[in-house]
Amino acid sequence: MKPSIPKGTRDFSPSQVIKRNYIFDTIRSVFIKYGYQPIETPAMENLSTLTGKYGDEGDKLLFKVLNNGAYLNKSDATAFVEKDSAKFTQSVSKRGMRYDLTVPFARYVVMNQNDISFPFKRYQIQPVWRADRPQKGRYQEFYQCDADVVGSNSLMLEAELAQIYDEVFANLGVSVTIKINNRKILFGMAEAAGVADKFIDMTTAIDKLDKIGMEGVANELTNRGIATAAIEKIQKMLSITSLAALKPLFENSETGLKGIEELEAFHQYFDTKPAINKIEFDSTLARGLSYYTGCIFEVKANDAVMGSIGGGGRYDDLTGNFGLKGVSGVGISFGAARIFDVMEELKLFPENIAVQLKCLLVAFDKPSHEYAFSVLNKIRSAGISAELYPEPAKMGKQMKYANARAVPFVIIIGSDEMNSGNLAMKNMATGEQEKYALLELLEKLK
RNA sequence: GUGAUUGUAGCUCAGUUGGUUAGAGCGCUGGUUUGUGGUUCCAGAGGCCGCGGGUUCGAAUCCCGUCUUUCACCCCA
Repeated sequence: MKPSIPKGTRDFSPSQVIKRNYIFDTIRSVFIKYGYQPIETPAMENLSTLTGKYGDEGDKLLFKVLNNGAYLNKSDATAFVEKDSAKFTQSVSKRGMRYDLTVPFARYVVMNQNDISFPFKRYQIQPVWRADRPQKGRYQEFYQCDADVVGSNSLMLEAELAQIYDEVFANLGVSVTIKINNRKILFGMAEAAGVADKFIDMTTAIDKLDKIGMEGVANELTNRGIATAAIEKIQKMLSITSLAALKPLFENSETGLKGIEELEAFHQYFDTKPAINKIEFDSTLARGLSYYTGCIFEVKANDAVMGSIGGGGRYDDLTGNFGLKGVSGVGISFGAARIFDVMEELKLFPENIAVQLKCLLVAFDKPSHEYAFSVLNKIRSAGISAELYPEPAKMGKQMKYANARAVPFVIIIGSDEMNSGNLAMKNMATGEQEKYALLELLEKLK
């Protein structure tokens, strides 16, 4: 049998895991600095928790887990005969793989509401699964890094989360544009154009603007049954890039004005500290996930062709689904796999993160190999990462191994070194080799 | 879910109109070298040509199916 892994999944080699951890560590340290606390939730959730939260398209992309035991005894025979997959699946699967981290978080908050003091700020770095067709930057298994706050309406939190985006990408060296909009502004546009009833159709159409252009959006809107006059109004509003210019158009839309107010409040907080990356208002930013209600964010890399590498926003009533009303939340997410791909493409990973092993010991024969092991223990006791080639093999072979491991120093031990106590240390980058007593050698390695 | 695309050695890829024993580079193993790698030279191992079926005297090559890869759409990180 030829080994293989499921489509859309990947193995990670040591160097890849090291790079990925570098991304995680950078994100995590910023999360912690801003006061967010870690939680973890199971890979599987009950399907009742997941279904209906991501729209019809999202439900199709949920991985379902087959029930255990004699699950066919309780299966829906009628649905099977009628080839009604959705209904039949319900009768043989109660659990599904987590699709994102936000819905499990909402579930967690509701289940633990008595133990949580609000506002509750949490971060979570775990894999999620989607039964999507893989393509560029799209996998069936990938990590998300989320930070969310529940239990406060303050726009300060939106500003803080935008600062987190700015700081993380600055630390990673990725130049990005943080786009911000507000769902209420989009609704205001729909109202101003007189198509409030087609709000969802309108947003999904204009979300594609940068892909299909203004004309494409117009076509899309026509296809979705929006009148030409309304389309012209929408187009006009989409070309506006400043909040002040948008305001007069929202005279008759209370919601639209509220959206502008919120973004103004956001800026009052955010503008107190100069941002490293560009942050811009983008009235065409819509975002798919249906639960967003207020500010929405999206992050795009400036120097690479890639979908969004982060997104988030305010959701007023996510926990309402689970019976806890009136708790507002806001959160952001980093797409670690895509950030990885962008950083790889732009060669932004620091050179030295891969070097973890400081020195390799090599020995010539059995006595010196045994002696070398005692030296190894002393080096490790000094807190230095070290390794001894497991047998006294030929020099060339051991040196080749040292090369493959990209180890900076090799310590060579034979009968001379054993008798004199002076150990030969070779700098693999320069090729220089000198002899040191053990204590001296430890100093050199620190 | 729709439409394309890909699969040959561990890796990157050649392989002509269907023709007898399927190749290269890199890597790997051994030697050149009984105490020195990243640059020599020599030798060797390693392939159900993704899988299943069909056409044919004969299939890596043509046809069908299936899985997989990559890409676009839908949707999204």
